[in-house]
Amino acid sequence: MLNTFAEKLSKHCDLTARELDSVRAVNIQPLAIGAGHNLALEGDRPLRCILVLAGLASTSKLNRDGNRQTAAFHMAGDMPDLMTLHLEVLDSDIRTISDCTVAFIEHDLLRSLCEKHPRLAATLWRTTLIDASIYREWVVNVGLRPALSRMAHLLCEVLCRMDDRGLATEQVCEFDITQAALGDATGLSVVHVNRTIQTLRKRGLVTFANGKLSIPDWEGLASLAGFRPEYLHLNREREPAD
Amino acid sequence: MLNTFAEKLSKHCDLTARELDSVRAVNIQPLAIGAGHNLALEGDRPLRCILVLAGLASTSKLNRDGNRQTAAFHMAGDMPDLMTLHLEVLDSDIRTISDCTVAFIEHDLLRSLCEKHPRLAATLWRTTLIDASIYREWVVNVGLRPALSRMAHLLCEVLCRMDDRGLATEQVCEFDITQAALGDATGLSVVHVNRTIQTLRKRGLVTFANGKLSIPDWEGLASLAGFRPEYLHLNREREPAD
DNA sequence: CGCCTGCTTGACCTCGCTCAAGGCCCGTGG
DNA sequence: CCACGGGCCTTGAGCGAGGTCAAGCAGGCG
Repeated sequence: MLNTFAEKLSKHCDLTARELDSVRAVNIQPLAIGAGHNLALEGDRPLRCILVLAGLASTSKLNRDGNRQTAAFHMAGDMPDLMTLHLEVLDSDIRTISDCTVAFIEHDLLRSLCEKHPRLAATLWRTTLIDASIYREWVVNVGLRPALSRMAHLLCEVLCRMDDRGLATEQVCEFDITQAALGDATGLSVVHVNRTIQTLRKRGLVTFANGKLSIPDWEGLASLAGFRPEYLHLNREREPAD
Repeated sequence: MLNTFAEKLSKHCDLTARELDSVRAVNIQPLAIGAGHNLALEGDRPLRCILVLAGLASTSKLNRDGNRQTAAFHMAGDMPDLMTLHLEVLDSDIRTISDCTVAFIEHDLLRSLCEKHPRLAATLWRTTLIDASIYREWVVNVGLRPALSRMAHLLCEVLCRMDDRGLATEQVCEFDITQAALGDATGLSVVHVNRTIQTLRKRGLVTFANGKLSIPDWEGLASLAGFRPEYLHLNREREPAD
């Protein structure tokens, strides 16, 4: 688990031995945080970045009238507020969805790593560009797709990304989330999330209970969702193993 | 107009004389392109980046069934596909909305600028982070806000960004867009876009005709929209002059 | 045991979509 | 000069996806 940072980076480009050493040398203090806690809040001016080591976190915003919209999920290896390296003020809340283990990396440290190793800086830049690509797809998801495909698309993305991180096996992955939180991510009401998931279940496309997501009919779900994984910019356009 | 690139960058950080010279030296060939044309398509592997010099462009995706969802607008000074510098395959369409003037800057050139001037690289990185922040807000916009506030929010953002670029005066700016394109950006049908805008007009919040957007009651519109400009990460949190 | 959180179900309602038609403006060609 | 056609905007009528409200249920924990 301690190597997640180095592992993630090396996924995105072939780091040299020197670069790898520099990254591995980063001192990481794992910290356990329960579900539903804030890791950072809109308006904060962080001096360090969050690195998710385990569990599920989210980027979201709260409305005047108390409604929340989630814009992204974060899993092991993600740095949800890496943008604060260059944007002083955080514009969203970063929250845990399930129980999480996280670590903090000081901006100063990241900046000096970036200076010393330009290719590493480019790699970090690239990860933020992939995040942006995912945001774009989420705009499409909530703007264009009806509830059923929307939920299907979300689940496809989750399994695909988990699989890429080695967090999925045989179309199954940990996905410990309440239906209310799924509502925040899809822009649907809890009631409708419930009915939507039931429909997906009845059609034999997903099973989803006890914090485990399973997609027995990947083709069916992906086709219903109109899911095309290119926007995830995974190195190999691998679909979850079958 | 030829200086737009340098101007944009210098907005984001104080470039040194040497850096400014390097950027100014970039050879830019302005190119006029009519409204509704593709500048780049999903799946492309561009070797150069687009720089918008004038007009309005968009990032959008097309559905299986021919519906389009726009995820961002781009105005003079923006580089809509800067992400292709680090992401090989383009994941969205880049299109002109109004008549545009654009230029192309080779990846090679940008990369060598970034190598020579790390602070310039950081500045470009920062602009992509702001784009990402805007995508996040758009997820909130289409996911959470009802039609009227949604449209209001979009118009607030446009005027605010235009103003930041010096493209607005007295709550008025060029915004040459069809109601159909507004529908693509908001996830609303053309018919409902029309009714929504009429309501905004009747309430005296906006006037919007002949490609000109005017917001006579900024406070009213911003409050209806729940618009808070922090997510735009403008240097000075200036609101359109009053 | 009782409460709290999260899931489920039913009934009703409404915001925004679809379909359809008409109007306005402008460019093109007879 | 007028006729025609094509974008684009506008308006009306009807409908449906998804929201709200309300109640009940199941499991975990103090």
